[in-house]
Amino acid sequence: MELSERKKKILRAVVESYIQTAEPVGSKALAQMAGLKVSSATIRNELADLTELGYLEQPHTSAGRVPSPQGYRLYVNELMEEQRLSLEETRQINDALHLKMRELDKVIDQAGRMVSQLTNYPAFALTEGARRLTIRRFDLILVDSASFIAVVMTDSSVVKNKLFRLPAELSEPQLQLLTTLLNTAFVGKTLDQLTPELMRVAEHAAGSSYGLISLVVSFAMEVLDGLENGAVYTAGASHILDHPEYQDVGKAQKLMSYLSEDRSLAQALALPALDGDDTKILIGPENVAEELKDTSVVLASYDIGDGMKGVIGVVGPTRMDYAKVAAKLSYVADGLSKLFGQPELPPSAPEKEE
Amino acid sequence: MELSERKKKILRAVVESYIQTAEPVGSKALAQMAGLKVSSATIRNELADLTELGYLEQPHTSAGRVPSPQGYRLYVNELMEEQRLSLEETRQINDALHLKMRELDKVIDQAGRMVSQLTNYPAFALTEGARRLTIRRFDLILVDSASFIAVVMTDSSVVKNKLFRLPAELSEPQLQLLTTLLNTAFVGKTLDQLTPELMRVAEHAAGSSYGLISLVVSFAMEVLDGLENGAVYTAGASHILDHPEYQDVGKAQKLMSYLSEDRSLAQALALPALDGDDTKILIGPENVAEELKDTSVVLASYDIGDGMKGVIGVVGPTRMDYAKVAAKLSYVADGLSKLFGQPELPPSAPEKEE
DNA sequence: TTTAGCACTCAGGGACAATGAGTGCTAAAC
DNA sequence: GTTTAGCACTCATTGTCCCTGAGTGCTAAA
Repeated sequence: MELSERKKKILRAVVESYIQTAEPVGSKALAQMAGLKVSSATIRNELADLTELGYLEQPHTSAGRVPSPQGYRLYVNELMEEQRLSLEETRQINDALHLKMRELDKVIDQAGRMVSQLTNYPAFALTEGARRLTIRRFDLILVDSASFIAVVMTDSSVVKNKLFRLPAELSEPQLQLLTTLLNTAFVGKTLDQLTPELMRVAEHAAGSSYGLISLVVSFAMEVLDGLENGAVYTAGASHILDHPEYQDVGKAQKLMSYLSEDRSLAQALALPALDGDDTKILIGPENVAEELKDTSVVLASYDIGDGMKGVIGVVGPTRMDYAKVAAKLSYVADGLSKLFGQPELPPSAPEKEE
Repeated sequence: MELSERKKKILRAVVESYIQTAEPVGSKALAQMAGLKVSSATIRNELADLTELGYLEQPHTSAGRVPSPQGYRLYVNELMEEQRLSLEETRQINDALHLKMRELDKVIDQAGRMVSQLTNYPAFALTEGARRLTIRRFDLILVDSASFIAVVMTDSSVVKNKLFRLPAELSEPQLQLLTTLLNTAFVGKTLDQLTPELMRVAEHAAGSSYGLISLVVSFAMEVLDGLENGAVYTAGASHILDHPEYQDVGKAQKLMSYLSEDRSLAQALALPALDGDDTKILIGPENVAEELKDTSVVLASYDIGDGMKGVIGVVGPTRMDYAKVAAKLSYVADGLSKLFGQPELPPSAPEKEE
């Protein structure tokens, strides 16, 4: 059954007032506020209906009304107006995105922090675990006679390096040999294919190289493993305490410690994020995770390139300014997608310092 | 004036009881507890003395005693027994340290998290900003015709890389040329010496290379800059809420938001950390930062190599189990020092999977 | 269908007394 | 001189009672 226009108007007023004040809304306040020219008594009747239909709740008999999850859902689906970001805000976001070193994890971490700061809610950023990644290339760079850097590159152009120090001399030709060996034997392989046997064979072919092959390949495996499991960055957990629903330390603590366990968050959110379109809002009990049953989560997904995806989002009380948060998140997500897709800089304009 | 043996014994009992229970300690409880065969009345007299001398405080007339910062100080300096870690604990720490990729910042971040988990207090790990770092070497690795990886290595064997995508073709010889150019012109230079002029000159020598030199050098500058400023990693801020002194949400929030501003923490702690020996304990008002006046900080420093140093520490209420925390911290710090000093693995024992 | 009026409910807050842990002091005992 | 028992005193904490006021639901008139 469709709600009457007036009921919708009232529901919207309740939600928006409650979002602002965190106080139950009474009929009298609504009568003045909402652009309706009816008395508080009329509103009371409507409120009673809305409560019966499950859109509103009453903390106790003599209190005003508070939106139920179902009420928020209706608000988000139909009543909410899209929020535009101010120029100031978009500028701030753009600046922040372009600032730092463009290393995959750094950028994503950074984006999470930014979102948290922007919205005043705890935020997280995660990369979907990519499946079946392979190694694309090895490079070994001699540093001095007893150490070298291994650079490993995988699909999605992820590059990682590590410095190896050895208790023995190492010559440039030896390193060359190792490099070609690594590249012929291990490039294009997935994580499972990097078996101990394969490593032993290669090791043997390389002659007495102090088990260097194993070392470097183990490192490569770590890298692949890390990427396949996805990464989770959380930021701004302390913002929880900003909001009156978490004045109760016990509650706050529960949520916080949930947020700081990376694994759980990733799992809880992987599913809803996968299908959805651009942004997604999960209200209270719509969350799968028990710990999030009375919080809301807003998600936006972005493209990393090569088919990899990521998600950024915020967590907060169900009383959340969904319109604003969703707008900000989706703007940041778009920014990230562009950032990862884009070449370094236009060739025509070499940089000038000022 | 030196305290009598008995007074010390009583003070110690008060501190240790209070550390455990967070409740003011009364004379009766002490009479039973401390290995003293005197009545509660005697203890009361002693308590009165200790209070007068400033080692104890009374929240209100009809309450027990609580150690003052000065009392904690005496306890830490003279009364505290060194705590030994259990085998289990040392194993846990060692495992964790050796687990992950050995990238400078990853390890340090990881160490911070571990400490926080180990002690149940918020922890931080920071690297002292190294002065006058120089670039030791550049390498450029071609990925495909329109992208390459730049690997920059600095003093202290820090290695960073970044992927550059270009909207134009690039050949292996071109890249070779660039590499030698970068290495001849910029190696051994400090951050200040990487001036725009120098970049322009080099750019010119390279011919029309799309401003690639600037790009790569800018990246190198970012790296140097990052290292010189030092980095701060905080972890486990949510542990604050575990402790009864932060049941007051306002207090908890203040401390938390202080902890999440990286800069301030680094500054507040840089000074005391610089001189000190191995571990250092700052009790309540001994902290310089206003926000930390009623918290304590325990610090331990470690060597990164090449003269660079770092600090790990925890923050908590003045009622903190100093003995345990100090022991754990110093163990982890030692572990880190060893880790950074050590070669990759003994040459005789190539790794085996199991 | 809307509105005015009225009785009813109930959380929040202030006043007040009871409780009890812990103190300081004094005077006796060692 | 030190230790101890005894006792009056202090004061945070807890629970009870009551009042207040915001907000409701219902009824009857407009």
